[in-house]
Amino acid sequence: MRSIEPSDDRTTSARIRDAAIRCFATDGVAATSVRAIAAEADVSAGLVIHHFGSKDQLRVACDEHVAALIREVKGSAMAAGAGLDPLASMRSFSGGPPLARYLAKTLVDGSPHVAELVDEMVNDAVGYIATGVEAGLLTPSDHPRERAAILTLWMLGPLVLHEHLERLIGFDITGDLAGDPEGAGSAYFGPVTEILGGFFTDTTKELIHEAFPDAPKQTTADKEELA
Amino acid sequence: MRSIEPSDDRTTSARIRDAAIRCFATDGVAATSVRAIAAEADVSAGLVIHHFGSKDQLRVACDEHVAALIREVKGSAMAAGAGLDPLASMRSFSGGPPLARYLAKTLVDGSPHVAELVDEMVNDAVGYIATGVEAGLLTPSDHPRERAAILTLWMLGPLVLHEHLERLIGFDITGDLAGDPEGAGSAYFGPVTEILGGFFTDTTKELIHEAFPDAPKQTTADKEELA
DNA sequence: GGCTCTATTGAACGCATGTTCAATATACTA
DNA sequence: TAGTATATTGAACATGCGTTCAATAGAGCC
Repeated sequence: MRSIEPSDDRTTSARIRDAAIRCFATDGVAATSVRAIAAEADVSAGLVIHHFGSKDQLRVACDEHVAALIREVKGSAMAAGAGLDPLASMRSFSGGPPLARYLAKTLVDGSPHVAELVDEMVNDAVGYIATGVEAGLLTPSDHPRERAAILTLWMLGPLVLHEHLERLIGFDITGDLAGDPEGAGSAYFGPVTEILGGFFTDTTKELIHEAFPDAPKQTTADKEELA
Repeated sequence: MRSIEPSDDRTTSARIRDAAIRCFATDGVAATSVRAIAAEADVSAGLVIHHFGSKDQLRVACDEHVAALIREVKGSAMAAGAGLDPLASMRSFSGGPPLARYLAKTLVDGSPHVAELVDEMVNDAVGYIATGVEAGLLTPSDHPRERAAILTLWMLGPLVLHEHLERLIGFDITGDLAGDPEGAGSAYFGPVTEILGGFFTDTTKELIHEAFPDAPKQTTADKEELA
């Protein structure tokens, strides 16, 4: 069950934890048995419990480890100016743990560690977007936090729904971008960029403004004085 | 376990199916036991199997019923011109089955019926958006199908991640909009509208166009001649 | 009333699960 | 080298699961 491992210098509990992360990322937490994790790590089921106490505690350890890894890659990605795609840095790179797939499976079953991670992503997005607005690259908003939250969920949603995304436009958002067939990635990022450039026309925005006069008007004509 | 039911004229298998839909919508399919469904329907576990053969077949029956209901409400919503928010018509209305929550739980576990439903939503979106583009309300696109797919997933993503959405901006996207506390709904729909109005400024779009010269330019200045 | 078919129950079965535990091997310590 | 602590195993346990099945109740038909 294990992949080839020439001179694995990880400690046994680290190997078990990594095996669990792989299993959870593939099948989900609930559908993964302790015995399956044990088999993936080439140990007995009892040893898994011996090291982590229970499946629940092992899951917590996995959550924390994945969160730590993501914070790590996020740090270097921010330094490199990755910015608006929080997934960019955590896509499966060969050899490393499948961070994106793990997130895809665990975003929906209410782990507090994952929730914390999402909150951090939103905070990061708020900062990034504020910078972009000041630089005149992004439109300003009256509800920056809410807008950042929605944009973050719009990046995470297709990750959770990656099966549908792949069926619909043939792009595997969880995978390595290097191994991406020609054009599949741009079939996703292209339209995303297009939509973020503007989906409603000014006509529509005028109509919306008339329908909801309390909301501040924001057509392209107003952008400069608003910014 | 059952809610009050003055003169329930549904057939027994319909009651079981509705109970199952409620359980699946609340706890997810895997975490719901046949015995729990039986208790919710006030029957024995054996009877559930007697009527549906197996839990799997019951799940299929639920998928099909929910899909049929959604197609039904979608039809009337389209007549009323609901348009771009495919969730609008399927939010929990008091008494009816929790369609939105059911979808939220089942969108992630690969049911072919749900996949079919998503495909239909994308098709509907393609049509709607094309109409909007012709009317000058929406910007044109070189990849209308992909754009429609992404927009659909952007509407469904927050549904699947409704727990995070609620924690982040205090809006329950699965619930009845009538019972919505003041402003929570607009904390979601407001920024969504804002983003769809345009997140990148023209400066950014110019920069993107310079970076990817093969992609057609599309700033506000070009909209009219493009349309 | 008797007959037949369906509806319904509750107990039982087999199985997979998470966990426990005694037994054994291994590694460190003095 | 003896002793202790840790690592590891495999069998066992209790529980909950989906499902089966014989038994009973009830409804419709002749």
